[in-house]
Amino acid sequence: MALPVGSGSSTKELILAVALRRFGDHGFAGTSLNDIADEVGIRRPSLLHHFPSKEALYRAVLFDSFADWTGLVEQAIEGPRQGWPQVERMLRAAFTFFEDHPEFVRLVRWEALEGGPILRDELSVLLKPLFDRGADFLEREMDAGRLRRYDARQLLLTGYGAVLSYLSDGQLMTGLLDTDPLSPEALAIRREHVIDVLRTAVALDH
Amino acid sequence: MALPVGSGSSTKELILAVALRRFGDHGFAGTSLNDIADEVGIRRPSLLHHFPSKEALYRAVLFDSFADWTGLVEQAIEGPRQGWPQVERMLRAAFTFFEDHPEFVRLVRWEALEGGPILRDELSVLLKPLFDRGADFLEREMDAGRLRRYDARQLLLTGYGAVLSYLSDGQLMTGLLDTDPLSPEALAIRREHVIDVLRTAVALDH
DNA sequence: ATGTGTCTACCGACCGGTCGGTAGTACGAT
DNA sequence: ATCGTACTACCGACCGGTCGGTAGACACAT
Repeated sequence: MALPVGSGSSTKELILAVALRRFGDHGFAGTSLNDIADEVGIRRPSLLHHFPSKEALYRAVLFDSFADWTGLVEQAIEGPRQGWPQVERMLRAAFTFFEDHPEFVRLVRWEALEGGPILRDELSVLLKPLFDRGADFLEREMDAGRLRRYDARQLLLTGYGAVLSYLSDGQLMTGLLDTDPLSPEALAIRREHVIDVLRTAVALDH
Repeated sequence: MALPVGSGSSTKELILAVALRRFGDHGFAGTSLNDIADEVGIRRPSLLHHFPSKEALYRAVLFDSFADWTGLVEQAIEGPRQGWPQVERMLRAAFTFFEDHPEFVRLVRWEALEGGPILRDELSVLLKPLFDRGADFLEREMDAGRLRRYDARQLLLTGYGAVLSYLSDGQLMTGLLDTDPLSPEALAIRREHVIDVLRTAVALDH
């Protein structure tokens, strides 16, 4: 075949890509299968041939996205462990991922708001080890006197919450800030600001 | 005329109270007029007698909530202006309001996610003066050498984003933390943590 | 006091439209 | 011939909103 097998252009993968964006933009309830099917270029029953139901499609989108996310964080966790530089490396990797995948951030926000049982009961199980590992690392660094002492879990939530908010509330910020809050430049400024604040807050020698 | 005007239990006010909670729980699209009407104890047409449309009801809910919010912030802004204590006073007032009105926080989150034109085009106009005033105050304090220098607007977004996230993503956090993240105790811990981090980050003498 | 008109608050019934999902069919490639 | 993929046609449920109508409170002229 002339078509590259791993091209990612199969109908199923196209559906997943379109669904990710639509679910991210309008949430589960706000996205209709017709919307997705139309954009893919097929009819709704054809879409339901690839995924048995709307919820099955949604779950596939959610789990795929989380696999990408946890994979990247796992990778960033590797390497020599060392005080603030290690923290900053993890933060920067996570933030960059968020910036590259804003539809993922919005998807998580929708899920959190709807109180979706999928994320709460299943995905949080996948997320918890990462969360605990991050908290354990921070606690060890604090014990070793390399970081100012805080509640490690609270500190993790603070950092991620700050950037997640910015990315999911971007359209709202447009009215408050003068520049486009979702432009690459604005996102970089945002990322560096949060890192700067956190660095200052956890530093012991300034 | 014969109706007890200030009774607070009129049907219209009851509708607004129920609608605030339903819209906060399930968003605009996820809330049906039947849901609201049933809980109020009337039929949908009767509800539409008090508000001409679903959107009109939603706007009323949104504007009422924002009036409460801006009123409280305006009030907290008053008083002698003085470095960090003044900042903390504003933060504490805002956070306490959020804790007392979690449905308001969730309403704003929904609106931000849906990219609602109401909040973006109209409410942000009401919000911007407060936002600018807060940023101006922070900048003056930084100029006077009473606070560490940051981008004032970014700093404002960071603080509010941290608490807003926590309150709107509470159900998600249940799987990550061991305790109920929305209990009064957990919220107080959260509030004090954010204030603590911000205080440390902006302090110049530690 | 009695009828008359007007107002508010509410109701059941119904409308056009959209939703997710199903059944049966057509068609090209293997 | 079979299988995978797509289609048209259809279903019941639900949506926001409109319609005509009813019950009761009130003001007022007689």
